[in-house]
Formats: sequence, structure tokens, C-alpha cells
Amino acid sequence: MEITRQITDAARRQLASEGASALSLRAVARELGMASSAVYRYFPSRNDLLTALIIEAYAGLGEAAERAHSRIPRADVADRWMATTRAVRRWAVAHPHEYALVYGSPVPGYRAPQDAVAAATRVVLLLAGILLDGAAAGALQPPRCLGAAKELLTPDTMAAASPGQAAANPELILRSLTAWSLIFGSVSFELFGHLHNAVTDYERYYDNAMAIAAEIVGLRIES
Amino acid sequence: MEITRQITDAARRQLASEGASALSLRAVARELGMASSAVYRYFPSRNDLLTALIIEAYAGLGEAAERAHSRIPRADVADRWMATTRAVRRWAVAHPHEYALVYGSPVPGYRAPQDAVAAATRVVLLLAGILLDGAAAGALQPPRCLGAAKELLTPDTMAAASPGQAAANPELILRSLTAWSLIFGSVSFELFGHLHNAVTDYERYYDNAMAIAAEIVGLRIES
DNA sequence: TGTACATCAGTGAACGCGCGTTCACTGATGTAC
DNA sequence: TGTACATCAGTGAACGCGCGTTCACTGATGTAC
Repeated sequence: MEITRQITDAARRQLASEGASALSLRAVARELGMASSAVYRYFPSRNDLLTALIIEAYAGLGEAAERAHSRIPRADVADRWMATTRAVRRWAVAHPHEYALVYGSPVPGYRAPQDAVAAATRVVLLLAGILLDGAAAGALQPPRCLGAAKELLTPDTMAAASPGQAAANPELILRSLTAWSLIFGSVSFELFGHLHNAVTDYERYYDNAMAIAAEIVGLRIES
Repeated sequence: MEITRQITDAARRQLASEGASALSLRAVARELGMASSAVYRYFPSRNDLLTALIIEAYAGLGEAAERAHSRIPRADVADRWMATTRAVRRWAVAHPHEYALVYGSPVPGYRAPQDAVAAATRVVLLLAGILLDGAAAGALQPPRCLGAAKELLTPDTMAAASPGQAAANPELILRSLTAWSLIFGSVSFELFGHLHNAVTDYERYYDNAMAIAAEIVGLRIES
């Protein structure tokens, strides 16, 4: 599928220069020097091309996070947390339009298919795994319970976050979701310009935010 | 400026049904039963119409937050925090496309003018005010310092967050920015579908997240 | 009270553009006998 | 080795569409004398 690859590559380049809603089949075909109708051999419609880009974006982000994570020894829970969250930001900064495609406002008139949803959970499951290891090793001090965590989570979430038979601590899962929101909130704020002129060093600011995100789940980061 | 109002109202309705990048001068004119060229009497270009919508969105959000905040007695710092952050979510849920316009991915080919930037700071200054009151009243327990907070903040930020002569605590400002990222990260995650099928009750989940956001800045919320 | 003129909100046709998608086709390559 | 045929990637013209913006204009309203 050489040509399919060329098409998605060109589409990704166009995404980077124009944004998601301006992505055009004709422009992609033009860049590749082929007739616009030829693209239909490879993607039945513009939406299918968009879907492919979304899945690739999730995959790229997931792979970047996993690669960074895999370099840290299993026992260093805090380091694994920082390496993984840093990798998320680094990927997003390097691929801002692909990041916006999946974590920005939804593309109007487009609904993501199930495949994309599966690809989306990769990073959050990686983070959940780090925290479960931390909890098992006693490296986590879960803060006091703030409410009825269990009934706020769907059975799907409970199941996805509980490997093996042991049900995970609902309070920890709930806080993980909130930490996850902070991770992507921080990246989005930087990329979408809301920290413009407020912060001197985005990378160090982000590191600080990620240490706070770790605090949320009871993981202590030495600075 | 009756007609100007009618135009922005129609544009806002169209935003709600189509999304920002699909907003079209011609469609707005059509809805109002006027020639598309007539709109140019009121807005020199499509971008100017977009700018007006962005400023109105910030104003709407700011007003909603301030209205909710003003109903709480000054001394109840924790209540003020919760009322204000809840108002942010409530406004966003009621106006999802206006929210996406200002806090989602940037509209391609559009750069916000200075007026919009000023309108954007209203909510964060409201939150900062709450925390300064809390600090003054001793209701805040600022957590241990995690790093060199002061050098991460621009002078502009320090000045904006320090009313009167007294310079505010940089660690507190830094943490306020992070709490702010969590607030909007939480709202965005809900609105953009990333919590789909993960959480049973968005409103209660959000309340819980906002209590955690308060923790970040050392403000204790009883649940 | 009546007439000439200025103002200005709104019209409608036109410009040039790019889009997604369809469709009958070409022409090279590979396969079967 | 040679011929007939099937496959299939890619072509190019056409469809109908909506867009932002310009421009000469109309026609009602208000103003000055």
C-alpha cells in the first residue's frame, strides 16, 4: 500500500499547513500530481481519509509515549510518570495540527468510528499502568476520599483500569481521569495560545504542572 | 445598532449548528433575508464577524462566571471557588460551539486581535481574586514549593495577579495557572467527547475535579 | 409649502474560486491457452 | 512463442454547489433653502 501511504503523508502535510477542516482531497491529489478522482481508489471519501489521519495521530502519540516510557526501569514509578507525560507534550509540540485534530474541537460533521476510540485509550492505559504499579509497590499515597468515586465511573472504565481479577481503587481511577484532564489541558493551553505571554518557559512550566498532576494521584515527584 | 445585533445573533445560531469554520457570511445573510452584500455595511469581512463572535463569547462566559460568583458572600472562599468554576462548565455546556470557538483548536487562518485577548482574562482574574482573598484570610494552605516559580512567570502575569503594591506569591500564581488548565481541560474533555462512556454523571464528576483543582492551590473543599 | 439635493441602507448581478464526487474512458500489465 | 482477454490504477471532463468580495445601482428618508 505504497500509494495509500503517500496519500496520508501528503494529507498530514496539508493538515499541518491548513488545519483539519481545510483538508481537501483535491489539494492532496494535486500535491501528488495525480487526478483528484484517483484518490478514490484508496479512500472512498474525504471522511475516510480524515479517519485514517485520526487513527494515525493517536498511534503516533501512543507510540511516542510508549517509547519514552519503555526506557525507564520499571521500579522508578515517578520517572516513568514524568517521562511519559513529557513525551505527550513533546509529540504535541512537534505535531500541533495532528494534536488539534484529536484533542481540539471536533471536526464539524464528522463522527469518529469505533477504531479511533480504541486507538485513543492507549496513552491513558499506559498512565493507569504506571499508577497501578506505584500502588502495588506502595509508592502512592492516595489522598483522602472526596466523594462516592465508585458510582461516578462506568463499569467499562472500572474494567479497563483493573487488570486481572483485582478491582482497582475507584478513587485512584477517578483521580487518574482528572490528572489526565490536567495533562491534556496543559498541552492544549500551550498549543492553543492561552498561555501566550504568561509563562517564560513552556517546557519547565509543563514539568511543574506534571509534578502537580502526580500530586493529584498521590505520587510524589522530587524536583 | 439593531441590525448588527441581528447579524451576530444569526451568526451565533449558525455557529451552534455548523461549527466555526463553516460559518458563512452568505448563510447569515440568507437567514436574515438580506442580500449577502448588505452584511458588508456592518462587518468589513468574515474575519471581523468572527472576531465579534469571539469577543461576545468571552463576554458571555465572563458574565456568567461573575454573576454566579457575585451571589456568594465574600467570606465563603471555598463556595466562591465552586460557584465560579461550576458556572464556567454550565455556560460551556449551554454554548458548546461558542466554547469551542474560544477554547478549542484555533480557527485556521485566523489570528485573534488584542481586544479578544483582554476579554479572555476576565475569568482567570476572577479566580485569582478568590484565591488572593483566601490567602489574605489565611484560608489557603499553599503546598510546599516545587521549583523556581518566579522565573517561570512573565512580569505581565506577576503584575496582573498582584493588586495594589503587594507582589503576589509566585508559587500561588503558578499553581493558579495549573488549576485553570485543569478547569478548562475538564470542560474540554467532557465537551469534546473524551469522557464519553467513562463517567456516569458529568456534573458530579466535574464537581469532584474542581475540588481537586482547589486542592492544587491549597484550598480545602468539604464534600 | 414646495423643490432640489445629499445621505445611506440595501440590492442583485457578477467575478473567480475551490470543493466532493461521479463516470465513461484509457492503457499498461499480467494471465491463460 | 504468440495471441486473446481480464484486471485495474489512473485520467480528465463534467455535475452542482457554496463561498467571499466587489460594484454600479436603487429608492426611501432626511435636510436646506
